Amino acid sequence: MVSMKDIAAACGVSVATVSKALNDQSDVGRETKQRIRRTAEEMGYFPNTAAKMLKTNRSYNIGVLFNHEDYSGLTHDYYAFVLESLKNTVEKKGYDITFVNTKKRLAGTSSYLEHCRSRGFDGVAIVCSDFYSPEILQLVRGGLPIITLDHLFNNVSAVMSNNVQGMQDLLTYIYKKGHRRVAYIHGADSAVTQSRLSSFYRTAAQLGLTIPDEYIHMSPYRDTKGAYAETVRLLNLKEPPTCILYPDDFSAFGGYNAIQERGLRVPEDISIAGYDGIRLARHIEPTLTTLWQDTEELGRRVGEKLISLIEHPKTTLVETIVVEGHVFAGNSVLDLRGKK
Amino acid sequence: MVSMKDIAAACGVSVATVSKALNDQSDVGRETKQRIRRTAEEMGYFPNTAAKMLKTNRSYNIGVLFNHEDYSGLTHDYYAFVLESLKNTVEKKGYDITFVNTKKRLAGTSSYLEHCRSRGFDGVAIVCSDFYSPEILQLVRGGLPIITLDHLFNNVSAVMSNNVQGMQDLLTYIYKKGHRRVAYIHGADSAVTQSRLSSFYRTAAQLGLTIPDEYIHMSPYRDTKGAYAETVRLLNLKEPPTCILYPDDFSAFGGYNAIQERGLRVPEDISIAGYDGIRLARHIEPTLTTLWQDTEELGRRVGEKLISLIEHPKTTLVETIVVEGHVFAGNSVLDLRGKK
DNA sequence: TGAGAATACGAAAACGATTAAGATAAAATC
DNA sequence: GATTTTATCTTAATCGTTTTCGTATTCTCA
Repeated sequence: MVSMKDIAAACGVSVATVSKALNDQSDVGRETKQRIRRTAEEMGYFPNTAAKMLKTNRSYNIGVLFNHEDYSGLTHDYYAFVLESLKNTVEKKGYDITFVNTKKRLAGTSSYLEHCRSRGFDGVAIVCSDFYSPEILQLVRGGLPIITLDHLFNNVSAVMSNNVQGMQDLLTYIYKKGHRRVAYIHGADSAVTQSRLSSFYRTAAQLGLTIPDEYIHMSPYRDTKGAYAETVRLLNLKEPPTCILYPDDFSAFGGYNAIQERGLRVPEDISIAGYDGIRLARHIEPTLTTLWQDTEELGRRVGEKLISLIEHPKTTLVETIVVEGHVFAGNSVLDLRGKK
Repeated sequence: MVSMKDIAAACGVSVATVSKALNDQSDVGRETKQRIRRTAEEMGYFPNTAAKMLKTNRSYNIGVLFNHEDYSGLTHDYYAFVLESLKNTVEKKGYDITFVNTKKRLAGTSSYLEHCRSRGFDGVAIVCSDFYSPEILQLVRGGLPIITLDHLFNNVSAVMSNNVQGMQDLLTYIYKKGHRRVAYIHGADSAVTQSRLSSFYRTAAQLGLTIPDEYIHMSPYRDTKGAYAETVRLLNLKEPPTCILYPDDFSAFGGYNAIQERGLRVPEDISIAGYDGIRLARHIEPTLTTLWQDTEELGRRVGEKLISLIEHPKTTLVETIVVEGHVFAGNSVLDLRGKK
């Protein structure tokens, strides 16, 4: 590997001058600078990032925590799209992305925080993980520029999909279509679930809907079997709902199957709605009514904010960025108005 | 940041001894070693990866080339699942994964190869990219441990999904169900497409099927609109096929919509089949008959082989690893036998 | 007991860059 | 013409490790 030393020798100057020339510093002669740069080019020089990091404490590398033990990680449409957008955003600004290894500790380290500091990440995005683990808390408090997605820590910047508004919009949309008996199969407990669920209840109250307890049950995210079972249960009620909300689009398909197997049709006999807005939901008939989340903006804002925290730590304020989604009106929710 | 120097001072030994103690070398006394390690622990020491890299030329970091300009990258089920499996595999062995930035050059570098060498990646997996670009070729020839997915370079290890066998199995399965007029809407040109297409033709010939030219058309991968249009075209033929193969599962749903809008049913009126085996395809009725690709094994083999190339360069031979998929028999292909 | 081996540790160079401070010569100032 | 400025380049320290080689001490065994 050709180093600055080699270029210095070839050009008959010192290493310092080479460094300055390549970094376009002012105290190098115009002609010398050109000669050095040409030589560097000819000799196929490229910088040793490790050496540069060692001196400058900058890596232009961003750590991404993406723990998919419990969550589905990359194979989850929502997270994959957010990550894709995040990746594009930071790459355009000259940063690389490295996943924080969650399986095996980096030699000599004993936590995510140490891993990140050891690798010299300029900042860390916590995109998908168990936010309640003490190790994450330690990372968040570790002093590195940090940003989280869909979870709020005290004094840490976060990007949040507006689940409160989202659920409100979705339920209101369904209400306006004339539905009065709405069931909600919600996902497993998490900050996101809590937002949606409380928003569901609050919106229902505001709309004057009474939601019997048996209309609210839990089924894990993206679990078609669970959604299937819960749907069967709902259909067997004395007074079944006219519309069922699912934890996510994926689950909605599980419910859809249960409905079809009963010989019922969506939306003529019963309406359904998902959450997320995965691509396929728009491409399958009946297209699924769902709350589409703006994954492009979510990822972009995560990246932009994190880089801002890195590059302007003094002037960038800690804040929570809220990203709005919107109702995608498919044809899985029947318009009951005027049919009364 | 506490360094070895600090520990050395605290323990009254030299930096060299600290390094040896922490790396569990033999020429350090048992008691000294323990003392040093305890102190390191207490002081919250963790190694500086950059410094270590600089000395050892090892990063325990793997570059992944994932170019999604033209391809869909992370949002593509196939690649996302492969990457997820690759990530799990290498992480278990103590490696981190870094994406090779394809948007903006790392400072001072002028190609993927230079980027990878500058970052000190121990090896690079080319998972999703334009294999025909000269820059990729340069990377592949650059001397780093390299592995490719679904593309073959001379003298470079590769992991390939067996598209030839896959297409043969799929078509044979359909043939055995009694279908004799089979259309194939294939994806845009690539090594993968070529394998599948030639296998389709060869298998058809072996089975004695005659495939009229109008049964073979191109529609880009994962393009539901294109698949829709091609399906309409096929349905309008004087002699339409009894079964249509699509470039992938996603496209198949586009075709499905075209069929439904015509008032036809799948599979009663026309059969369809996809390729890939994405999750959702099993969860939507009619479940899609498709060739399921073993993304878990594909990713795992990519990771294992690359690490083997890194850790045992002398004894690891360059080879092409072929991973088999299998037909997932959904109910989108009608059994025509006995109906003649 | 004494020579050679084994054990435990240290000094110092090296990896490839950055950067503050100093040196030198040419140009500018009065 | 002496002095200050400016432009250009060098010296040398430093980042945090690893690793080679040297040395002093202890051990082993004839």
